Amino acid sequence: MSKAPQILKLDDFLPYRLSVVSNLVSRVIEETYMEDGLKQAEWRVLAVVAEAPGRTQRDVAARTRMDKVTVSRAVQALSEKALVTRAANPADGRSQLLTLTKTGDAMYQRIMPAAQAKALTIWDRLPAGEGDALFETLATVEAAALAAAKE
Amino acid sequence: MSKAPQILKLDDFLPYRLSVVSNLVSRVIEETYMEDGLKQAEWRVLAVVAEAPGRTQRDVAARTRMDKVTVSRAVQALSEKALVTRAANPADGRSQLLTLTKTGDAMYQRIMPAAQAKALTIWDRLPAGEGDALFETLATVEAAALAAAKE
DNA sequence: ATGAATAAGTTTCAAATGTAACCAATTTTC
DNA sequence: GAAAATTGGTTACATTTGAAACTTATTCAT
Repeated sequence: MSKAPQILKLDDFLPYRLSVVSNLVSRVIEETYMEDGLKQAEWRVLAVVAEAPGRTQRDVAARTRMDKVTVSRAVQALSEKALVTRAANPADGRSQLLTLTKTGDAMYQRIMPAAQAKALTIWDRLPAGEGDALFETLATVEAAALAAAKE
Repeated sequence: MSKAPQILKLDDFLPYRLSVVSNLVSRVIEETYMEDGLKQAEWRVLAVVAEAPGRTQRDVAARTRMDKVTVSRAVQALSEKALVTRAANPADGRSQLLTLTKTGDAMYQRIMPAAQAKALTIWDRLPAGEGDALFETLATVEAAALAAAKE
């Protein structure tokens, strides 16, 4: 005999709960890079390029699941702020290879630890192991959602 | 000499992972109510009012953590579509008591199970118990974030 | 090779969102 | 019990967002 409540409450609705908690956590941590005049999208591009310089916008979009328009605009903004540079891509004339400038890298080196520290103020309030478990579950859910999407 | 990656990768960054997975899951399930011409905010208001009729917009906003402007607009839309009604609040002349119309309730009764079914296509791909664990962890993270926010 | 189809990135436009200013009703305070 | 402060809700505005159209470069088929 399994539980079978016909109508769930909103609180038991997966996408709702994910969204609420995600927004909340974002808001707490955003201030870290907002102070430096970075928007969320810009911050993500910065981080991904820092991770692996030489990526194209296409790569960044795929990696972060951001829209390509969003990425385009973020790169433009970062470029204007002289935080990333775009070099011609010898392999493909349509795209450019992204790298951080010295300033960009410095900013990344400064912000990421700060954001991390802020994230830790949440992390530290979780029971031992729960944080790690969450990451694993999120990965599983991600895979499950991807599979469910294409069915 | 142990590896010491002072700088985390974006994938290990809690708000980022939450946001990516949350958006993904939302997108998969949204179509359920999008087909009925409901936006996310409207859908949430509908669900919360269905849960407990007689709530005010203030209540709904608090309950869902939505912005009060968002709630205001959603209620307006739902009201125009004749899915909710606003009755005068005897206790406070500024606010109104929200209830579902017959049509609104019918829509809720139809959509919620459908959305749930869609959510199940994800749920069913998770290892046993993992889904429940996720909900618990989300609650914990929520509390932790709230605590961290006001420190 | 050469034209058709596809892909990277940008631009445009319309819709969605949030912030701040605002109005009206309520509560507080003296 | 009136003025001040607060609160529920709406409006206006500025920003953000994504979808679709567009441009240029690349790949595919023949």
